[in-house]
Amino acid sequence: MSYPDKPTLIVVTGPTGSGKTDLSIQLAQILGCEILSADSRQIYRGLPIGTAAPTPAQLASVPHHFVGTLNLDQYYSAAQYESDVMALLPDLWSSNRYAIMCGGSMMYIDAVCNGIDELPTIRPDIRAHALRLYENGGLELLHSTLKDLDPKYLAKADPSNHRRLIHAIEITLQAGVPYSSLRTGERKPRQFRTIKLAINPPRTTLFDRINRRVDKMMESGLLDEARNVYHLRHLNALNTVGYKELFAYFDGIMDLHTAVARIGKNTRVYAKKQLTWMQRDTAIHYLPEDSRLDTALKIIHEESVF
RNA sequence: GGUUCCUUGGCCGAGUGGUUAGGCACCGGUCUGCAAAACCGUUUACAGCAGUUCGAAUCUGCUAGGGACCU
Repeated sequence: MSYPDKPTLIVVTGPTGSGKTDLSIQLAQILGCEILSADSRQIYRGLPIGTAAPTPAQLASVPHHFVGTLNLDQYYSAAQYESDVMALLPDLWSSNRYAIMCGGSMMYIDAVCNGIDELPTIRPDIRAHALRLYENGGLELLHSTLKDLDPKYLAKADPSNHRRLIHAIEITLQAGVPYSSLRTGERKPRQFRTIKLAINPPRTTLFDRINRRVDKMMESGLLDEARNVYHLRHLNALNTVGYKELFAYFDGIMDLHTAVARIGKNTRVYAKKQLTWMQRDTAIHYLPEDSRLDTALKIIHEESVF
């Protein structure tokens, strides 16, 4: 039995600065399909330069989704992304068997490809309470709190990662049952085919590109872009490479030269983290540097047969 | 020419006789709800040579490089 028209999600990923955007647009034009951005920061409005979002010309050349659609103060998450994408895909597939998901937010991609457990939305007061535990009692208090609320999670949690410990506490308080009992880790069945492609340039090439891209961003007006959102700097959406460093400059903590160098450094660190995440995914096809597009098309055709 | 100070790992930086300083980077890793977040692991030293000492990054001498002051 074959499904020649089985809906197919083509994932184009890779570390920041690897050229995902260009490749996905080329593919979309050839396949006549649309692009879903999988980028936790490009999805916000007002950050086009620092997040290297697709340019207006690129956006005009192929319909994009999830680029610049959120206000900076809007809460968003991988789970929300999953449900938004799942709601949109049938639409896209009604006119084309393909859709391209392009981005480097690996958890967002996994949430769509594998599914993510349903968790309750946290009430603000509960969130504030959990945060206060950490502020007042540090990791120790988080540990002792979790020992009562969810010892099972505590046993396998990263004991130094306050973010995740706080999260376990707030989920447990909100849900009334231990966080660990809600984490099934099960893959949700998907009715579509997934083809994962990744760009992985040699490390030195990538780091070079990143360094140059930072300079280009500065020439393109990143400083003004950052200044425009400076008043919102406390928002998580702005706990972002390219902005937090310039905020430090605005605050007089470091000079501009240092801030720009820091952006490059942090971008390289981010790229490495993405690579580490990618490495775990055995379903990814890596595209050779000299024939990205051709190889991508070849893989898409081969994988689309069954 | 004279006096004097300095020289620690890729970078910053503590340590003045006997424990791993530490930070950042690099390299590696974690990851089911803020993920461009948060967190973890590992590696690289004491400018060179000769001495003193049971033992020297730490004391002495010489050499090299750098700074300050004096003539």
